[in-house]
Amino acid sequence: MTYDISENHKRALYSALRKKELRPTKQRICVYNIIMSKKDHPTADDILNRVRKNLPTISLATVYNCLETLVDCELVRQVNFDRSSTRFCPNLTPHAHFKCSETGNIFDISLDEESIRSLKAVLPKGYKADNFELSFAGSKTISSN
Amino acid sequence: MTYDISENHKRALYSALRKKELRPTKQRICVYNIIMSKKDHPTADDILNRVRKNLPTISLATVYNCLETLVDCELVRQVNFDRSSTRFCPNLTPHAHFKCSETGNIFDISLDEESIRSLKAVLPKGYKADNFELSFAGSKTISSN
DNA sequence: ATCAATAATTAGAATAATTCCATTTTACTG
DNA sequence: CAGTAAAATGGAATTATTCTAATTATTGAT
Ligand SMILES: [Mn+2]
Ligand SMILES: [Mn+2]
Ligand SMILES: [Zn+2]
Ligand SMILES: [Zn+2]
Repeated sequence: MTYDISENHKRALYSALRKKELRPTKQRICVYNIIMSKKDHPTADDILNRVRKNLPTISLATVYNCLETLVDCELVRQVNFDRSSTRFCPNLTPHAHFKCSETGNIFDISLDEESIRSLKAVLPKGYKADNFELSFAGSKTISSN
Repeated sequence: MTYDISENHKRALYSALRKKELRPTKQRICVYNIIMSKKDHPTADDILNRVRKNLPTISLATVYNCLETLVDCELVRQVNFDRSSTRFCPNLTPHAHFKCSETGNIFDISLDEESIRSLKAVLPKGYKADNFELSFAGSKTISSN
């Protein structure tokens, strides 16, 4: 029983856009598909280059616009490491990030329920967090994907 | 029994600089004192304005240079929230940050040994972290400092 | 299918934080 | 007090991102 995962993505995109009365333009669709089709953490510029394979005339401003829309619709996450350019992440589950100082590669670190609970438990009374970011920097010895 | 805390700071600064064969210039001393004397999270520009009360002719480039030196010497910490300008933190103990979405204020969240241990435990085998950053964004109901 | 209204895209200018560069000043050593 | 190396300085350059004004696309209604 095989099913088209990108059909699901398409549905998610259209319904999220419709909820905010935003239009499913070919630029938004393409930017979203590009992000979902490779599970890494591209910058706006990376995304521009990938999208241009399909839409050769798309502008950088549009890529930024699309990304802002997708983040607002909670279809992709935004990740920042220090002052380097913003990266975008297709993984919507709560997770941490690990940046390898040697290669610059960014890895998702999955968090189980228990970890998430203990993370949130560090907040004293009176602090209500809408979101958190946990990131590590270091070196990765065992190589994978 | 009262003692001059800034005497301790002075010693820390001089010894850290000497260790790297760097000179204790009046600019470095002043930037360091400014950061230590108010336990908040100023930007380079905030620091420029504060330091200019004492050194009216210091340049922004020098403030950036001093801050880089102080961070390298591990005398102050650097904190980034999204894409906004880098902030500097006098608190060297491992701690998290909370940014109030309403006021923009940044608060230190202290972490006990147990929390630090469970934070680091989220890393799978093969990942060696040199440092971590944990930050929350949200609203703070009870006001303090 | 056509139209008008509105939203989105586009190219390029503007902005903001930070870094770079060439020159001048300062700190340390003998 | 030199002489030398390091640091400070002002301004230009860089980089990521946002803004702007003009063009084009999408939508919903005829
Ligand atoms: Mn990789
Ligand atoms: Mn405050
Ligand atoms: Zn991720
Ligand atoms: Zn802090």
